This record gives sequence, C-alpha cells and structure tokens, in this order.
Amino acid sequence: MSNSDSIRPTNFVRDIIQKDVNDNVHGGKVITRFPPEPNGYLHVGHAKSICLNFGLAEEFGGQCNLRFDDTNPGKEEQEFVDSIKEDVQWLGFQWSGEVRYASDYFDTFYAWAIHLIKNGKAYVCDLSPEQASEYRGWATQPGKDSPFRDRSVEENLDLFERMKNGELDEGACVLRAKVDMTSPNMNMRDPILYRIRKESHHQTGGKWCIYPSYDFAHGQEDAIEEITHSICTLEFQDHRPLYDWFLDNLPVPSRPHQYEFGRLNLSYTITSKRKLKQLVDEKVVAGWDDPRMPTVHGMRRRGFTARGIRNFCDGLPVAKSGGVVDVAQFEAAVRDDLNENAPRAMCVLDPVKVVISNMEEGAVEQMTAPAHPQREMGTHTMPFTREIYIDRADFSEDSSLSRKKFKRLVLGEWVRLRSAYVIKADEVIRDASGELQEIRASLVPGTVGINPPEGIKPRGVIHWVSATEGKQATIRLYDRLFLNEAPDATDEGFLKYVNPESLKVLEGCWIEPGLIDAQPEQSFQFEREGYFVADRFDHSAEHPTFNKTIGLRDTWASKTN
RNA sequence: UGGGGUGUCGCCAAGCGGCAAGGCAACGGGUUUUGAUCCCGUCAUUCGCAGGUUCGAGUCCUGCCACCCCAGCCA
Repeated sequence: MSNSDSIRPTNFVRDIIQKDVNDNVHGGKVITRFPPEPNGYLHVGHAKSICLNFGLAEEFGGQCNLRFDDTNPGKEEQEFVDSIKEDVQWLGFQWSGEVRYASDYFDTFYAWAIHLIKNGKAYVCDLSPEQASEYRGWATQPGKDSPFRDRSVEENLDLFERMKNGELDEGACVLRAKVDMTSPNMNMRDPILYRIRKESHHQTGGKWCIYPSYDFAHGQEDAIEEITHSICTLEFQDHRPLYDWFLDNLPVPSRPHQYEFGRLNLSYTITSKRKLKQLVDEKVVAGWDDPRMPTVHGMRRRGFTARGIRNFCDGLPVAKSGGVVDVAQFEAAVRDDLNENAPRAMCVLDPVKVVISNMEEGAVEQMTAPAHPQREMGTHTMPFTREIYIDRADFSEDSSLSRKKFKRLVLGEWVRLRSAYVIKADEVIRDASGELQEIRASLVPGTVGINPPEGIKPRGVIHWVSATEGKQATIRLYDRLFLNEAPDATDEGFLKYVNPESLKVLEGCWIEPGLIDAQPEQSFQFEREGYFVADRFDHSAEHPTFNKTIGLRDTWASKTN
C-alpha cells in the first residue's frame, strides 16, 4: 500500500464522534449524510465531503445517506442527480438504503410549517424582496418587525393554504418564522420558510408551487433520517442557531447536531459551481467531464483514480481554518497511487526513426519486460525490429554535452534501449531542409538483460517502439487549466487566466502493439513520460486514444533551468 | 461596522501549561536498465503583534492587528 494510505490524521469531527460513541449518545449510533444540491456536477471539494461523511460512517460502523437537497427546482436537473449518484459510487462508496430527497419530505415540512403558524411562530409576509431587505436592517442596525408580523393564526393559515394552492403569484408573499428582528445574527431576523415558485420539480413534478428554504429543510431532513452528525462547511456556522431553533420548535423525531469544517480550496483550481458552469457554457472546456475540469467526472476522464482521490482526501486535515491546499499535494497523491498500481508500457510521443543497420530486415525479436519494476504484475512483450522510433528529445548530435546533463542518445555514443539492446548512433540522415529524418544505429549484440562489455558505456536508458510492429495513437496532453494560482481571487476574472496550452493533441504517436487491447479507463505508466489513461469514451483498438493524467516527478528539469 | 470564524515552516496542518508531530514542496547523498520508484539526511531557539499570569506559555488572561463568512424569496 502507498504510504499516504495509512496516514489518516484524526480531526475534531472524528474526536466528537468518538466521544459521542463512547458516551453512548444517540445510542452509540453514527449516521451521517452527504447532501448535495443537484444543480451541477460534483467537484474535488465535494469529494472531500464525501470521503469525510462516508468514511466516518464506515469507520464507526454506522451509515451514510445520500440525500439530494432539492428545494430549489429552478436550478436543479435530473442530469445532475444521475451524475452525482454515479460519482459517489465511482469513488467507491455506497449510500445506505435508497437515495433520499428533501422533496420526499415536502408533506411533512408543510405540516410542520402549519405547526409553527398555529404556535404563533410563523407568518405570511407580503413585503416585497426590496422592502424585506430594508426591514431586515444592517449589521449595526437592528431590523424592524414586518407590518404583517401580527396577522392572526387564522389569516396566516388561510394565506399559507392559498400560497400552496397556487392562488397567489410568485413573489407576492412568503412564509417567515417569527424569531427576532433585532438579532445580531442576520439569519435569525425572521428567516423565510417558504416561497412561491410555480415551477416543475424534477422529482415532484407539478405537485407543489411553494418550496421550503434551505434553512427550513436541512435540519428537519437530518432529524427525519435520524442523522447523528450533520457535517457541513464553514459558511453555515451562522445558520446553526437557526438549525437548532427549528429542531427545538418542531415535533421532530430525533435531535441531530451540525458541525462545520473548512471547505477545500486547491491552488490553480476553481471550485465554484457557478464558475465551472461558466467554463462549460462558454465552451472554454469541452464539457463537465473535460479532463481539465476539477469535477469528479473530469478527474475520472483525466485518469485520476478514485483511490488516488480518496487517499488525497483522507490525508487532508479537517479543520476550521480555510486555507488553500497546493495542487501539487493532490498530484502527489494521484502519482503515488498510479506509481503503485499502473502497469508500465512504452509510447513515443514525438517520433524519430532509428534504423539498426546490423539487424536483419523483417526480423522480429520479442522483448519481455516486467509490467512493474517492484511489484509482481506479470510481463508485457514488445517486438523489437530493424526500424524503431525513439523520441526526438532523446537524441542529440552534440557530443560536448556532459554525461550528467544528457543521459540519452548522442551521435557516436551508446544508449540503452529500455528492456532491449544497447545501441550506438552512427550517422544521421537529413531531409532537403536539413531536418533530422533518421538515425542510423547499430546494436551491441548480447546486451539484452546483460551489461555491455568493458569500454561501452551507455549514457542512459531511453524508451522506444517498433516502427513496423508498433501502432499509432492519439495522445492528449493535459496541463493545468489556469496559469494563476488563485484564478478565483483576481479582479480581472478567472477566464483571463485560462492556460492556452492546457490541451495539446498529438496525432501519430507510437505505442507498443499490446496497448491497443487496453480497456477504456485503464491506466498505464508510459515509461519516462508519465501516467496515461485510455480514454473512457474515445479509445478503441482501431483508434487508440490516451489522455495524459500526470507526468512523472521530474527533479532534473528544475535543476537544469 | 454587528455577528460568526481563523491566524504555528514556502503550502496544508498537529498541538488541549512541561523539550514545536506529520504530509506536500525544496535541498543534499545512496540504490536503480524509467532523470521514476525506493532509501538516508537537511529544512520553525519559535507559534499574527504587544503586554500580563506562571518555576514554566503556541497553549491561560488583556488589548491590538490581519484575513474569511453572513446582511438572497440560493444552498
């Protein structure tokens, strides 16, 4: 196992749960939930929340529900419901029982609203949004009671029913809780419980034309599902008193508690559903599953493995401070998993032909190499022929290059072809324009798996693919989508910092022939190049297509610059 | 500004009055048929700032400063 796998630092949420379990609070049960709104695709920040909620439940032998917080039909779609379910499962988690929806509980919420009205704790307010904002007051300035605050229970009941029956227009009025217009916490200044929305809902269709607000829904959903620990992000801290207020004033079946942790921010990355949507809508990327997107769908297509993502999330401390995690830390977790689990293969991205003059034309010699240098993963076989390709960057005519600086093929010198022979570059052939066209080389016999004789010192090891037995492939090179480490934080707007070179499509790359049998989503390490994945949708034996997930760690590049 | 939070290495953080964990990054060195992996080593006399309490303070007290969140009929 990778070392990040075993490191799961404790955190304040786990400590609270541990204590509750020890003290037999909630009968020792642990029930958590992951409550996305289906208004977009899940991203890496949600992955942290998923790992936390599902992970904690798993750790304490509890359960975790998947519940869609679908209280705002205008922004939500079935497409997002489907993608979210797929993502959670892909990450390797299974929710407890059926998928749940806030909309499953709309009847109960409606009854509870009436309960509040009957207790004189809610009223229908006719103030326009602008007026309501005015009445709400400001930080230093307490709010004023709405003129509708003292309507009779009967009138409120009647009005609320008419709201439900669609007799009133959108925006005409709302149902508000009667809390405290002078509270320093703005959320307590008579928050909205229900608003009129004459829109079809992806789950309930046309059944409702009033929808509960987040505040009037979330805690009650938790209570209905008997959630013990309701874990959410920091921006909801101010809502906790309201969360508790509803639970205290409603006949709820259980008493959950809310705990908040810091949202994940990644450098060079945007994690705002609105902005991610903008990237899709403005066609900056090809879609929600573009491999450059930090969405779970995007990361999956990019070749970031579920295990790598989980290892990363599990290694993240859960704290109340909100910092920016270096994207390199994420990349390291993914690389770690891929290094451990991806079989090795060879691919030449920028081919230049090498003709081995002392090899017979038409001869094919099968070279066998382990699929992994350390782990037992079987072998792969690569045909070696008179004509092969190596990468253009792996050859130089400049023999003054020091051995330390250039550990590749130099004219007149030797290099090891990985898992095959040591060869010597004898001569170069150029085309009319002077461009290097072909290298003539000779192999040192008997050097497969055996060190060359005294006096022959290969400068290094390079990768290769047979020119006659290899296959052509399309390779898509991905790089960071943004050039600014905080694309979100700049005044000019994040679109200004889109990396124009975040995608390069290479046609005519050469892969070892066995690679055409790769299954979509199968990851490989192309030796000396990086980790690549067979594209989930576009790869086939006829048109091999690989996405670069991430490069190898390269300590050498930084030293020479 | 009122309220809610947060300030410990370049980044993320542990720390709960008794010698400042760990990960990422960086930098040295070793092994290596991947400039990868792996291994070994280096990397905070100091915890936002200033006072105070204490034998002893990152931890307790007081004051200040900085940053984030709320002020949607979004979640």
